[in-house]
Amino acid sequence: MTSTPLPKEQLEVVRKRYLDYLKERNLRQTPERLTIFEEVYDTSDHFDADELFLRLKQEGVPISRATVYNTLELLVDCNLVVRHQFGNKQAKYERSYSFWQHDHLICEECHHLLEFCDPRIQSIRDMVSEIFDFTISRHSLHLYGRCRKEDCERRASAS
Amino acid sequence: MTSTPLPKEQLEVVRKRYLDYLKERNLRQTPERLTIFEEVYDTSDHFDADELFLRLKQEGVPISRATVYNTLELLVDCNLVVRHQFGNKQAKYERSYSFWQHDHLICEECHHLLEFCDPRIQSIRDMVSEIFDFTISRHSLHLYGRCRKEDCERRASAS
DNA sequence: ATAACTGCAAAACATTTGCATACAG
DNA sequence: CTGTATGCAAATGTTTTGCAGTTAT
Repeated sequence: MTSTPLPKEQLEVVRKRYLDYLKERNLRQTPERLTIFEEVYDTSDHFDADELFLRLKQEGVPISRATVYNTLELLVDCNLVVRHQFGNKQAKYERSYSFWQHDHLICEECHHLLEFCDPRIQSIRDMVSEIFDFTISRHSLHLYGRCRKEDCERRASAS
Repeated sequence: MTSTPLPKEQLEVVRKRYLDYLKERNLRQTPERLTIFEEVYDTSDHFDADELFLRLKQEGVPISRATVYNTLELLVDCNLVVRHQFGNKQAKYERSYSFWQHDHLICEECHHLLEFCDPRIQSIRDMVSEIFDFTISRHSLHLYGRCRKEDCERRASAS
């Protein structure tokens, strides 16, 4: 979930998994790939490719947009990042290691993202898997709605 | 669901709803808007804006892409069409009147779309709605996976 | 050494927009 | 008539690609 930074020990495990993945596939361990990994795993929220690119640029790490896109795909491939498509065409990313499975509730007014877990989704996956004879590898469940709280703090600033 | 054409009586009801919607809002009843409506409601599958544009063009009805996009938005506004975003950036549309609520299973190999219904999704909506104090207006549940059937007829032709 | 990676700028792609023209009401 | 819709082409925003130069191994 939109959580705190990963504990050091876990971060090390993830980093190792990443490096192993690179080695296994004979992919190079470039400074750009390392920097992007660290930046992503230092981010506990959802972000898009350009945000990440700009953040790096601002920190004085001039990595090209193309490399950001490439590396994000790499991270998605090795299951350390998930890519979300929330209604709009711009993809959002989120680090995914050691997160419990969660789904998203999106406010249609301010586009705020909330997260929730529900075990019933697993039963649905199981049932559909059996009915259609499919191996389900992932899912996305997005609920869209509006906050009923009178004083929703985001209402003012929202688009 | 990916079904047969709408029965004539239902199609008439929907058409009336569309025309009423246009009238209510002082929107013009242009030939383009009518043609697109008929074409969409003659389609029982998922389609994208460009497919629709090309199909019309091929039928000798030269409607501009801009008008196709505009009219689809109109149809989404009056709840006669739903827009889906299946992982990729290109939106898919589907006529929605009188369909029972359904969700989608997407084959990661051939991108074939399958549909299913499950009442548990409604319970999830209700629960999340209560927990977060939100009014949920819609949802999308996409399961992604691979067909286990040895002889999946699409495997050969798939991309 | 050499194959893989990066950066850049151009291309691609779906969608939106601005504006002159056409036409529904 | 009048303002709204259309068509076109240009603009947009995001992502991908081609290629020359760079670098990890």
